[in-house]
Amino acid sequence: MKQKMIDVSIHLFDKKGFTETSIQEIVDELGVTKGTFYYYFTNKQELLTTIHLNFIEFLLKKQEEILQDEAKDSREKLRAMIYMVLQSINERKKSARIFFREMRNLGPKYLEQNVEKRDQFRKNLQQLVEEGIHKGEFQEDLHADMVTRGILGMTNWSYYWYNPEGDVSAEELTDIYVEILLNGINKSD
Amino acid sequence: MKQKMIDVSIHLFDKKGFTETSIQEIVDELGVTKGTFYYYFTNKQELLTTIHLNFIEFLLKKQEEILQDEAKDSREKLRAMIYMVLQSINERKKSARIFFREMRNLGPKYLEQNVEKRDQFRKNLQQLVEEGIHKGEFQEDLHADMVTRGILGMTNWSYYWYNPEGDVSAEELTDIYVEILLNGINKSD
Amino acid sequence: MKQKMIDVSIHLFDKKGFTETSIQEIVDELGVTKGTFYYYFTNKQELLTTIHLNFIEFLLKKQEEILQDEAKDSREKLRAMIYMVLQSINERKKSARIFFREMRNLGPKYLEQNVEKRDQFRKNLQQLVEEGIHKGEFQEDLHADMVTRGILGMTNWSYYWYNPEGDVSAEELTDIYVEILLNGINKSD
Amino acid sequence: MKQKMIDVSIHLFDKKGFTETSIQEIVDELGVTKGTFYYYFTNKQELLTTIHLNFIEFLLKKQEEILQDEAKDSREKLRAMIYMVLQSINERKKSARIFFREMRNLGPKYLEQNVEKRDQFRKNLQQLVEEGIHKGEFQEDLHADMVTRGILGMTNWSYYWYNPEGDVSAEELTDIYVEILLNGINKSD
DNA sequence: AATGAATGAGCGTTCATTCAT
DNA sequence: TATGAATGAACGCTCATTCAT
Repeated sequence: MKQKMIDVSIHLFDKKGFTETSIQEIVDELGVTKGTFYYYFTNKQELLTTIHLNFIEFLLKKQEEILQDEAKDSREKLRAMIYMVLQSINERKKSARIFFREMRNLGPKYLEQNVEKRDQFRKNLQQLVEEGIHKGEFQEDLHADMVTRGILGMTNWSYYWYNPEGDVSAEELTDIYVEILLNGINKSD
Repeated sequence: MKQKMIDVSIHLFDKKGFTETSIQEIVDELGVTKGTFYYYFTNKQELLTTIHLNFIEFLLKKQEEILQDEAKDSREKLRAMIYMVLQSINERKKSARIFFREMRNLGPKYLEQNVEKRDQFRKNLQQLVEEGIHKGEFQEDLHADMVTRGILGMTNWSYYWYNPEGDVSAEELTDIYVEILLNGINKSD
Repeated sequence: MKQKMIDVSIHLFDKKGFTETSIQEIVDELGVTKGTFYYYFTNKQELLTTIHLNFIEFLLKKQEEILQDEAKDSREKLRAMIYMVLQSINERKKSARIFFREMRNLGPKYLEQNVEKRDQFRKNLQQLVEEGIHKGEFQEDLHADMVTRGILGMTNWSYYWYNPEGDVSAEELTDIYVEILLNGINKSD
Repeated sequence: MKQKMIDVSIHLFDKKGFTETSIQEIVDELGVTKGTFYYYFTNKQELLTTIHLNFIEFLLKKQEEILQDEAKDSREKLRAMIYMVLQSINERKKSARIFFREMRNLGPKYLEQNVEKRDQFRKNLQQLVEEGIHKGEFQEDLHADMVTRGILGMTNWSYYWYNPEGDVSAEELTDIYVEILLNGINKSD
């Protein structure tokens, strides 16, 4: 029942927003009463926190796997990571949208925990960029921090518009983004 | 008074969120009563819509100016546009954040109007990319739509994190992003 | 409307208890809605506080009048004060009962304010007892503090049981209590 | 387990009030679940009733012992009774406070039973007063009912303020109250 | 141009109680 | 003996909105 509640909440929070979704609506969807909700969660924020943590921890785990793959060089790791983010945002689209939109409603205590993990994710990517620079795979004079922000902007923003049922698959989008990031769009003269 | 109301609303909607800000709080800030609010706006959504339209129309106007500058080639126009977006998001940070976050609360009628202008903005950028391709400034085989999405992701995402008081100025960030977009981060062999 | 709300609340809080009385019940009695209640009071506790302060301030004012009456000696002042308390508890029986019973529900901030005034009332009485001792009207070796507590116990307790429609009027009860306090019930040998 | 429940309830009802204490809090304190509570009590009111009856029956038993002590005259019995009440209120302070404060929440059925015993206690004291009058120990013209009320006010009120850790022991307070009641505070001329 | 009083619907939350196991 | 899941009714409170003045 707890998992069911999480599932329908993800659906509703995505569709209507956290504040705009009432607990009544959540329990109605499951044919139970509000009391039942409070048997499983201490309050509405705890539910949101659960959704947030599930998502960021999933991302961090996937990221870890890529970083520890010794068979890949930095470029391949970057590609893998971009693909992973696009893929994850897409597979768990609703969670992703909640993750990016509903941070304010977490409440100070949970927020801190959450921000820490977000930062961890970004810093892991940044470290990969720096590694690539050191190893001579990427240009030397890059501003690793800003490059990382740029990459994350590109990929994260996909939560806003990307529809994998459209013309472009996640793989193709990965190719396009990786190509831009590595080689740019300039016509070399 | 109407403008004052818009101004404090921008401040509050940014700080607390649209739904989380009550009309009481808005009018308290101005030392008037709720009735006064309803003298100037038919409802809360109309106020939000006003804020949204102000922002997107400002962006569209700026964009227009760049597009019509015949002295610039496509690369220069792209640079100008990236700079303009970063700059605008930064100068009107609060409006920008409301613009990106509080779309859901516009209500179907206003939403449509708004989406149209957003799309217009994106399509204008896409047209610029396509122009660059045709003119041989950008590579031929680019997926203009996805490239545009990538550029917007990079730039728009800055509303999420960018702090111009930090190490990197808007000009520098523009340089970094333009460099990535045009030439990539790859170390050319 | 605010005064009306206070009035029916006094009635209901006395009859059912503070916690046991809902705001719905209060407003139903007046044919208005809950919103109206919150137009006049910031919360339920504020209403209770108002009732408490009204009562204790009324008592303090009456007490002051007696203390400043220079025509009376200590015995007469004591009699006057006992009569005043019995009279007040009786006239404002409902407020009195709320005052004695519903202290716990005041909330820390309001409680402090309230306790201060209660203490003031008691200390004023104690001072009268001490004065009587100094002036040779009361016995020398009295424990003024405990005597004061005893007097207040006698009189305040009347909120618990006294019914002026019964055999004994407030004046008669005053006589009885004063007689006990001054001369005791002992049969002098 | 049942007795444990009564004990923690006395503690909590005293600290927070009957209505303000939830059954959840009671069972949490014991590490059991709410179901367990309902195995031992049919409802919350029954628990309160148990506490009330325990206390008043304890008082009645003590009172009985005093009344049947043929070695004491009326004055001595009165002293013994005052001491017993002060002592009992003090030793069982929490129960006493619940007893005096939480009568309203007993529910009509239990209330009646309770009031009967309270009345019995008062009438027993009144009878003692009357006896003292008949035997010539107390003055003839006393209003026995009101005198009894006064005595009970003095002693019962101690639940409200008396702290035996302070300057005055229960024995001393008894002496003070008995002295007032028997001989008054007047300076005999 | 602005106020002040009031509404009405809804919300998050609490809690005594039930009952199958 | 005790648990764990669930109910259902109520509660304090908020808030966008209305409207006579």
